[in-house]
Amino acid sequence: MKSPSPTPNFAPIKTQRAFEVICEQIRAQLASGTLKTGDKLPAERELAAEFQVSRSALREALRSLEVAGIIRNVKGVKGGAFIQSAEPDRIVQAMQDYVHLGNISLDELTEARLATQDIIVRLACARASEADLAELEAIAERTRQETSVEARYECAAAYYRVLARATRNRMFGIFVDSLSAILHEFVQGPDYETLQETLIDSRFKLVRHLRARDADAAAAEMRKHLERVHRHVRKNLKAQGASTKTRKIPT
Amino acid sequence: MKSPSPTPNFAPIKTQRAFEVICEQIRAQLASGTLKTGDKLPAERELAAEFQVSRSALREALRSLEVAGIIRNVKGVKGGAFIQSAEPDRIVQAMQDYVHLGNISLDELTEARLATQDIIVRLACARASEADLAELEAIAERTRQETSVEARYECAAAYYRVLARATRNRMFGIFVDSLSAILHEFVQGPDYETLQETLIDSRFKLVRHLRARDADAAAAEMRKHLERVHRHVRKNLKAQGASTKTRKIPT
DNA sequence: CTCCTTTAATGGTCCGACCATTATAATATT
DNA sequence: AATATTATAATGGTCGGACCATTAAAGGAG
Repeated sequence: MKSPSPTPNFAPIKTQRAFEVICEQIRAQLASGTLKTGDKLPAERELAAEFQVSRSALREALRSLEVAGIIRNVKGVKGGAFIQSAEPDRIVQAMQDYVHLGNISLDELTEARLATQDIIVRLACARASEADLAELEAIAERTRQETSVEARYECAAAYYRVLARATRNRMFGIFVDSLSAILHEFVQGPDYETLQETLIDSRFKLVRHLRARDADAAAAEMRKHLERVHRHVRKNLKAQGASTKTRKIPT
Repeated sequence: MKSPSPTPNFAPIKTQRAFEVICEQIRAQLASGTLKTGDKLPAERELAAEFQVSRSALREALRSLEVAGIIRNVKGVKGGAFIQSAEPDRIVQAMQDYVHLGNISLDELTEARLATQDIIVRLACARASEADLAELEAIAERTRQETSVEARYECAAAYYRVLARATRNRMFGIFVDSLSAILHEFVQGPDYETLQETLIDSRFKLVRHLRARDADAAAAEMRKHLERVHRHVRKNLKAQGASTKTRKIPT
């Protein structure tokens, strides 16, 4: 055995690649406020010269920033890379990737959803405006008229997004979007049609509780709803067994 | 005025770029289970030939997947693109970017943190093993011995990560990591040293409540802690005023 | 003045080359 | 024979130049 290294606490040598350095510099300018939403970066060929790297390396950096949702690339003259305004889509995507790669179980998802929705309902109960409530009702009404499963899902997503917005806290919107996007891949199944009617009823009930500012009743209604969905998904997962689509989330 | 378009519900024309198509195909194979953690993609030159695109386009796709945390690129012979195991880092990064770009206020952050930590404490109170509690104590103890601000922050992050892990729900770990990473940029300030002692005491108290399985007391202790930090950050933000660093988060 | 054409800037893609790193095979050394 | 050294080849990282598609603005025709 060799002698152990005397001081094992060296700084980790990290071969920084060109695109990483570029990304860091741009991110730093973003965090410091030098760059802000709406700003336009120089053209690729120009930026490459400025950073003294090839256009390929610069493009990989820009591509990274784009998929991170930080910039938006637009073609044509007067095109270029524009600093994006904040969109939570990337967070949702990242969470979806994490679940696809990882080991989050359906039970964990549901528990997290129960917890966050409980908070959301209670906050919304305290803060929702009459306009919010009316919008919720309108969406629930529209859900009844939609026929396709996909359209109904869109309505459901809109409903919960408005509900989250009523908390006046954008963080909850992100949580909700992430969790429901992940669960969306699993809500289809044989009895989904019949379940839908129950779900829509539940949404009307929830609005009534919110309007009465009865937080406990609203939270209870939400809880019943989520547990219904959970049972539905769980049943379908068991029924379909080893389908490639469902194996991804262990129950 | 021209006649309005008769059917405004056309499908949005979206010029799909090569790298996007590649990303989608690989993500699809991931979701369907064809690709899974540890798998190795063919070499770049080979993959490019298979997709019938240039190496540059393929590399932009791989770069996107890498920054999304889906693959890891390793150099040298026997190198290549390996499907990564799930790491929540990317979600944290995405949330950080969102805050930097966006309009999340400190109050919103704190509220979300209060809500999630309340859940976490209560779940941990019910589920934490003696090993978890001992680890929490050990970390709190170690924090006292550390001197640098950065090392103490690392301890604090470790403490809350272990606490989240004690819920046996990985989702909460993600939430906590994201929120605390964002807040970390703002915890420095003149009185941080003196505050630290109080914070460490609070962590010991919290463990005692958890060991006694007193969820309400534990949640209350956590709440006091978070409010302390919130007041501290808020005060420093006001004191420093229009610093470029602090202007990013409206209070 | 309006409409059409041309033009130039810009991102998207492709190609071919070379460099740096790395695991393996071949060779030299003891 | 065992070990250390060196050569080799595969692979990702970078480079530079070229061409295409798109787009806004300038220029020209009526």
